[in-house]
Amino acid sequence: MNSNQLIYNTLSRKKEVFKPLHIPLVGLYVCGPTVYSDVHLGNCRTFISFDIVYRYLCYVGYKVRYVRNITDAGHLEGDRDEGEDKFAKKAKLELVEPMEIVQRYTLGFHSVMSHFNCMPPSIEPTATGHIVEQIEMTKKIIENGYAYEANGTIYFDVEKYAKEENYGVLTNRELDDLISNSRELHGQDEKKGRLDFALWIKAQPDHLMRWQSPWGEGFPGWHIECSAMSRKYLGDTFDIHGGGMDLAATHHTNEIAQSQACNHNTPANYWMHTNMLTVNGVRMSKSAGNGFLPEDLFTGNHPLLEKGYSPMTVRFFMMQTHYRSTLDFSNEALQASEKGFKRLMEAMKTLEKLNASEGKSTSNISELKQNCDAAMNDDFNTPIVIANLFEAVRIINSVNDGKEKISVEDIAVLKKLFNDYIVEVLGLLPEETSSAKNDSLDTIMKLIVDIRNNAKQNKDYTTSDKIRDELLKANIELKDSKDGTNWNFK
RNA sequence: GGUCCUGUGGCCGAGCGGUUAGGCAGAGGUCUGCAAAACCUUGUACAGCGGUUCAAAUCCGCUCGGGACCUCCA
Repeated sequence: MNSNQLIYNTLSRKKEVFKPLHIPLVGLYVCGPTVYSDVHLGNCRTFISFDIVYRYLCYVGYKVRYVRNITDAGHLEGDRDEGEDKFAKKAKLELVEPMEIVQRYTLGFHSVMSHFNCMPPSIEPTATGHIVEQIEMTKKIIENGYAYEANGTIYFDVEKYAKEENYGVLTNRELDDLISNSRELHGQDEKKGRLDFALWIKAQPDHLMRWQSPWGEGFPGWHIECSAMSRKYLGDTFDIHGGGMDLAATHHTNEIAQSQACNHNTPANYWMHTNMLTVNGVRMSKSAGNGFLPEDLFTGNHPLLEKGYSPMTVRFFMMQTHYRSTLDFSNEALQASEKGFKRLMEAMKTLEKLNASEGKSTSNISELKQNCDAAMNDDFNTPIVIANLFEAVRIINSVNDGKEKISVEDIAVLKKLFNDYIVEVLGLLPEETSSAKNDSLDTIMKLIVDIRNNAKQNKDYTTSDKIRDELLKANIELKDSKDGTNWNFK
């Protein structure tokens, strides 16, 4: 375990030394998806980013409890209290039960996460499974005087709270600015203040998802679930709370207010926010409609995509950018990553059969591992890690070409480096495009390669080239080397 | 309008006071029957204008671009 981990904290807007509350335990909460439609890539980027955080903290020896919720209740469609519940709306549209929608998209979400090789969180609580906790928290906030009831709906009193605490801590905003920038209250509005938000919402007669509460039948408000669930599983104050940047201004700001109002302490010490994903410079979002689905990306079945890219290529692509920078999707960039990733994985295979030489290595191998550690300690700088891995690739290939030397010990160091960083920390797996590669196919290919090599020896290049060209049409690539001919799927 | 982020070579993308980022593409070379792959060499980039400093892509100011949040979204 190291004590020089730096994490950029949105609260202070700078990198801070990470000091967990209860070493070696670490509590990590990440806002999960709302499961009323397919996850899109932006969501994936956030979850992949935190997958790295989780993996790395585990790698250095912390015992991490990673909680990521599933939002399957609440969330009004519009900003008006009489808006429809997202699940109910979609359900009516498709004539199915709300929980059927929830189930379908939860399964889809899990499937995508596993394609991207994201580790499942330690706990994945659902909002509907924690109605009691949300009601309890709401009650406590009312008791403490920071919320009021209006016609069966409970509102959080932001202006009262702001007199005692800094409501805009996360995004560094003044209350007056926030107020003047918010919408004016409508005449019939029940809210006292413009910034007040609902903790509990009274269900209209036709509302499908509803629960009994001290204030009548209703459903939880927009932000309370994360406060209630993080508190339940990680405690009143825990280490890291993460999510997409778009959540900071509203969702996380309100979470902090709720927790303060309930427990009188800040919920999390470190707030981490991942940046947005853009397509041709524009933010990919559900409402903008410019988001292709992970599935589209894998198949290439989308007007914006020239071809499909494998999940691991996409994961690698995302890691070449720091999580706090925006990441722009383009075919060019994706194709560059595809080639780079392939080269990295080829080197990993080469490493397995690399021959050690007498004496010392010609390159400094142990330095690479130190560089990778330092990069990850510096706010999870995966691009730097990858740059160092490519230095290792260069060395491996040079040794393989007989242009550099490597000791037995250093081969072991490199193998460990690759396993630790590529597989464990970055979560990159060799893609078995060659999963189709099986024994009988291997035998067939060996035969074909033998025939071609015979032809080559007889200088019958017409035949040998024909074999190579035709195989290439079938996406099988032959490469001649000193040690014989290798083949792989393109 | 308010709060904040950002502008790096053909493209993507690190760095954020002095030292080679890296990937992809390009050029030259080695290898090869030819390819492919691999390796070696190579490009002398930091929006513009000022300022601070022995030293600035990196700090400060201004100008001009981009973007996010302030409304559901990761």
